Amino acid sequence: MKEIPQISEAEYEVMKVIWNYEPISTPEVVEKLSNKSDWKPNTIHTMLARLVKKKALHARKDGRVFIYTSLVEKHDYVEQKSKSFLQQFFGGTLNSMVLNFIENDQLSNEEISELKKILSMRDKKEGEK
Amino acid sequence: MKEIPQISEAEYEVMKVIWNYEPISTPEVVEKLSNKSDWKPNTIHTMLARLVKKKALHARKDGRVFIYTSLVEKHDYVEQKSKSFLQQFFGGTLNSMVLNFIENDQLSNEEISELKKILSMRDKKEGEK
DNA sequence: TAATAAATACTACAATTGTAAAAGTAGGAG
DNA sequence: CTCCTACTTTTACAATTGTAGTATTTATTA
Repeated sequence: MKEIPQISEAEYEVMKVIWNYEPISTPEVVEKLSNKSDWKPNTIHTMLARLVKKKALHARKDGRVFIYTSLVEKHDYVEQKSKSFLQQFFGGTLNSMVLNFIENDQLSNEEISELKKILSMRDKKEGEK
Repeated sequence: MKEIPQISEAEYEVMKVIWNYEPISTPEVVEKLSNKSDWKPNTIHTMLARLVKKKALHARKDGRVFIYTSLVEKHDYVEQKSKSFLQQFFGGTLNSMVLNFIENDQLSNEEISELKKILSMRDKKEGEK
């Protein structure tokens, strides 16, 4: 299995932009993030440099700018983080988390029925195989 | 709403012991954790001191030792962490997370039916009101 | 070609975290 | 009453993170 580098919360914000627009140049990343956050351009450069160093991103020089592409897949990263989160707080299973939410009334009736729908969709998909 | 201090991963391991056995003395905490982890006693002392400083724990002196009790409830802490986790990775909703798990086949059939059971339990509880 | 503007590269710095060693202190054993 | 031992308190230190400032290089324009 591939080694996924650890990505901090702020770095993750940068990764989201990359995942959405890759291949994307430094100035473009800065622009996208300047809307969403109040980071200074230099801060964003630091993030990019760290992500490259961590091998989360690949940078190739195109003229004067860098073009970034991701080296870790969002899906894989989210999966890994989900696992460790569930491990830390819910004994490792999603079901415990859902149960906890239900027990603490953190889900509306709408969300519950949506959840049921989601689960039955899976049934259908399963049936198609 | 109460302010919940931030608790690091290692500190959280200590908190779990406190939540399970409080009120509990330093030597007892050290003993419980020495089984589960390979931390040196000093490391555990540091954690305890930091947690007291952060107001996650209360320490009262009893003779020569400290007795700890928690100042944050496990439930509240887990809820807060769950929210920020879902926020960061799933747009803030548990349903997106479940959907993601389903889509990526990260749930067994058993887990799915268990989940359904969990959801219908909630229905019953709702009906009882 | 020289100045400018834009991008990159280098440096900084405090807070938090993981991990603990070292030093101080007080209560119980002898 | 003194010494040892168990606890507590103080100190340490590198890695990571958030947040940038400063310096340098390079492409473009005048």
